Amino acid sequence: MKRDGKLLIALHILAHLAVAPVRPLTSAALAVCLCTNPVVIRRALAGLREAGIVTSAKGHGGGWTVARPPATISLREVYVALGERIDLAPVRGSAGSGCLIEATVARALDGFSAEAEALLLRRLDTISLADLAAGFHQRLIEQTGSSHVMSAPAE
Amino acid sequence: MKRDGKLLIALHILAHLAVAPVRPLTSAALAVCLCTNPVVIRRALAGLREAGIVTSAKGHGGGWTVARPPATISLREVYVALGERIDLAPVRGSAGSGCLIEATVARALDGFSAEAEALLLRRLDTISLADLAAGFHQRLIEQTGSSHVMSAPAE
DNA sequence: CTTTCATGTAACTATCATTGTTACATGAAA
DNA sequence: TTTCATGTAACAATGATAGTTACATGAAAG
Repeated sequence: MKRDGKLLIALHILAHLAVAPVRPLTSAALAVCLCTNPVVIRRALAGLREAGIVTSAKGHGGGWTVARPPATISLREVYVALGERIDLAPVRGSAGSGCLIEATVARALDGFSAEAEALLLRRLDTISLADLAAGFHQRLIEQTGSSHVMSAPAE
Repeated sequence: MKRDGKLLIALHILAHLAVAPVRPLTSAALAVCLCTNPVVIRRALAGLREAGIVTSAKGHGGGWTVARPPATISLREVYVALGERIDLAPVRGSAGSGCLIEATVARALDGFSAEAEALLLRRLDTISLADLAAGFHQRLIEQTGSSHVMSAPAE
């Protein structure tokens, strides 16, 4: 089961950086880990660098490092930095159909999307990059009282 | 702002069907409403027909009708019938990278996705097609105590 | 029974986003 | 000065979705 998604890729890289030795990891080395291309790594990390989550250095001994202690970086921060969204009714063009029914449905779906995303953000906020690198099961059990994240929370 | 998404399209169609007169609506007529093609309409409704949400009839006077009273059809049912998913770490191939870190991250993201989707399903369950067709603001106010669905719920 | 209407479906094209690749410029350390 | 590694642009490859055309199927109207 090969997997995808910007967030998965970014967190995968960050987890490698978090457990890495002092030396920075190069895009080429990370590309091997992720079975992909160095340019893909750089593209994935560009936004995270602007957000102050990772730093990069050129030349000999250069590469990528986490900009702060992994315990101070939440998954929420990464999610936001990537610009990910839950959106059940995404905007597609600037045309505007003008249909009132469509607008009504879209507004409702936007609301539900926002609610679902708010919950997601709260969950992501409880997990740090350090938790992720450590396996983070303890943290999950603390938070939800269950090792199964699948269980629906009491809202 | 032209909008997209299977769920939006399906609900838009269903709302038109819910407010339609007794006569079935043809794919061609619906295509005009949605600024699209009759075949797109048929494709969008095929899954809903199998799920028993709409029925179709051929020939003269044929077209699409809701299979049950709109008040008995929840948005959740539509969402499920369409096979929509919130998935932060979708499966892409059968290769399997074998990286333990990736698997750990993916499992966590799956859990969060499932939680967010569970919340979404609970919300969709409270809205019926009839609510949608009527404007459904009253129903929303009843449920959440606010006319702004954007507000984060007390979990 | 033939015509007309409308769905059902396959096949193909177009469009768009993502990914992979190549190439080259920039900057830092050896 | 050479080598390493990022930064970025440009382009091809891939995959998903949407749009289109064409034709078969079935039902009602005449």
